[in-house]
Parts: sequence; structure tokens; C-alpha cells
Amino acid sequence: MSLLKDKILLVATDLFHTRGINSTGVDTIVAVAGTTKMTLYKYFNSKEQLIVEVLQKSQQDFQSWLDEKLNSNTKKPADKIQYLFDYIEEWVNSSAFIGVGFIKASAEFPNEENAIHKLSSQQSREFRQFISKLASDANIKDADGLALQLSLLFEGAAQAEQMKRGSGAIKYAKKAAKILIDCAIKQS
Amino acid sequence: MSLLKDKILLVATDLFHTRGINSTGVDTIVAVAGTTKMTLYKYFNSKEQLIVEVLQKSQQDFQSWLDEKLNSNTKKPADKIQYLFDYIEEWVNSSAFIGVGFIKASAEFPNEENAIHKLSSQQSREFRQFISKLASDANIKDADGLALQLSLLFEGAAQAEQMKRGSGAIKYAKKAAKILIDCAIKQS
DNA sequence: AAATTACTATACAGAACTGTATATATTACA
DNA sequence: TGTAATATATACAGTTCTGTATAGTAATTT
Repeated sequence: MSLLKDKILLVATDLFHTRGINSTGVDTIVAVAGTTKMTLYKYFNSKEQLIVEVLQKSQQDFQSWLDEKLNSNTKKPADKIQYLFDYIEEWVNSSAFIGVGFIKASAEFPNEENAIHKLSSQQSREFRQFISKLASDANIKDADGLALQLSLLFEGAAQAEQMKRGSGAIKYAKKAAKILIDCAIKQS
Repeated sequence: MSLLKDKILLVATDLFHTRGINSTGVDTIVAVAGTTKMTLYKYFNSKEQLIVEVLQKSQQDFQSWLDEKLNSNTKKPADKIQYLFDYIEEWVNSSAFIGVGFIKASAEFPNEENAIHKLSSQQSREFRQFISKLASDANIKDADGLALQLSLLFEGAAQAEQMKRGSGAIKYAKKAAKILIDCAIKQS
């Protein structure tokens, strides 16, 4: 993988989050990345393709980080869901946090037929399925239902952080998550 | 209030939700509204002003509708919070529902210094305060905490509906809300 | 030394955007 | 009938946007 391609992806990710996707032109991206449009269009055949790769990389990076955190925890797999929001809180409160890509992208591309919207929607669904697996590993009966509820808290908290950085929403999301998990366990 | 101004607001609201704010030009708005740019710029001195008025009207309409629903319920004021998500569900599932304006706007204008972002953030805060009042009317101790949690569910569900219309997320948000409210009452 | 590869520099086509200028038509009212 | 207000039609200035064309530079490989 080229250094410049990485740099462009990095810069685009940051600019898309801080200024918005549609409000960020490729001219700005290459200027900040210290390269030219010719190079950008060598690695990405369109701005849409760049957006797609930014979204994919963002989600992969988050999932990898979260997987590692959950696996480095030596407790039983069935306990992982108990720690999910602790790690999400750590992630949201880290200085590197700039938002959840698929949430912003789905707002900027609301048409359900749009490729970027479809990708966002898929990423949201995959993350919910990931939570659902944690829930079923914990022998929770309505794993899908709990996963949906937790994903709402997650997306709501990310939304709140986007509106006001340092809102502290994630702290209350974590509390709510613990309550909902306890409740789901009791019914299993 | 002019009929044409109303028509422009109505059309802009719809287009902003279905195509995105930045992706909707004023030319498109006036074409769909059946008027001209000269008229649009007579009633709104800039596109930004139009966006602001669209957001304000959307939120006012929703709050009025919700207030009326809650007040037409003859039960004690202290019980209102129990019915909040029933009405939110009704609203989300209605055919008129096209999304929550301030959620989308804050995604398209992520800069916290931006006027539209500030308005979105304020509307989100005001809605949370509205829930908080319902909670304190119900003698809930940590009214602000519960209100924050419920607003996360609300915004998360609206987000989910935006990603996939008819996702059913609101049903599970309602269930989660009832659990969180019960839990908050027990601690009061 | 020649050729290939990676990148830069710059200009531009073509489209879309916000906002305005100018002139004209319609309607209401005195 | 005359005047004012309201809306239309149309053109355009000026900017920004994506994507490409063309030419040149720098480094490495054969």
C-alpha cells in the first residue's frame, strides 16, 4: 500500500468528519495531504470511491480495536457483552475519536438507493449483528432485541457527541446499557 | 404569512430530508415549489436562513403535535413520561414522518461554530430538557440522567429509521424506554 | 545510458451552485 | 384610471466542484 494513498485516506477521513463529506472538495484534500489531484485520482477512480474506502477503513479500524480489547480481556466469552460499553466509552473519550462514519454518511446521503447510503446501512447492520453475537454467547434469549437496543444507545451517544463534543452522553449510555443487559439476562 | 413562503418551506423541508441539505440547490426548490428564485430570496435572505426556518418549523410542528397528544391524555401530568414513547412511535410510524431535522443538520454541518449546527444542538438540548421536565413531574430523582438516556434512544431510533425506513427500531426503543423509566422510578 | 515508475504542476472543460440585476406581468386598491 | 405590491421570466456574475489532459520532474531499475 502506497504511503500517499494512506495519507490521502487519513486526511480525507479527518476532513469528512470535521467539515462534512459534501462540503469537502478533493482540492482541499490534496492540498492538506500535500499532493495533487492526479495522484488522488490514480488511487481512487472517483470521490465516491474515496468516500467508500474511508468508511470501510474507519469501520475496520474500530472493529479491530474493539475485537482486540474484548479478546485481551481474559474472562469468559459470555462476559464480553458486559464490557462492551466500557470499551466504547474508552473509544469515544479518546482524543482520536472523531465520530462514527456511517452515521454521518447516511445523513449526507439519505437516498436508500445511493451506494454510500447502502454501505452505511450495511455497516450499521453488521455492527448490530456483532453485538447480537455477544448477546447470544451470553445465553441471552432475545439477543437480536437487546442488540438493537444497545445499538440505539450507541448511535444515539455518537450522535450526541457529534452535536456537542464532551457531552458526557456515553456515560449515561453505558449506565442504560447495563440496565438493559441485566433485564435481558433475567428474562433468559 | 404568504402562501408562497409556506409552499417553499414545505418543499424545502421535504427535499432536505429526501436528498440532503447540501445536495439540494435553491433552483430545485423553486422548481418543485412552482416559483422563482426572486420570490425565494424575497422571503429568505439566504439559503442558510431558509435552512434555519425549515429546522425551526419542523421542530415546532413536532413539539406542538406531541404536546397536544400528551395533554389530550387526561391522566395525571406525572404519568406523561410513561406515554412519551407511545406517541413517538406513532409519530415515527406515520406516513408523514421523514426524519428528525436537527439530527441530519448536525451531520451536514459538523462545525460547532456553524450557525446551523448551533441551532441543531440547541434543539436537541431543548428536547432533552422537555423530557427532563416530564421526568421531574413524575418525581424521578435523576430526571436529567433519565432524560439523557431517553433522548439517546430517541435519536438512535430516528437514526436507524433514517438508515432503513420501517426498521422497527422504534418498537425496541419503546421497550427499552419503559425499562429505563421503571428503573429510574425505583431509585426515586 | 535508457526506460520505467511515481509524482508534480498547471490548466481547463463542463457542470452546478448562490445570489443579483433587469424587465415584465398580474392583482388589489384608491 | 393610476399606483403600489407581488410574482414571473430570464439572464448572468462569480465561485466552486469533479474529473481530465498535457507536460514535466525525480528516482529507481534494467
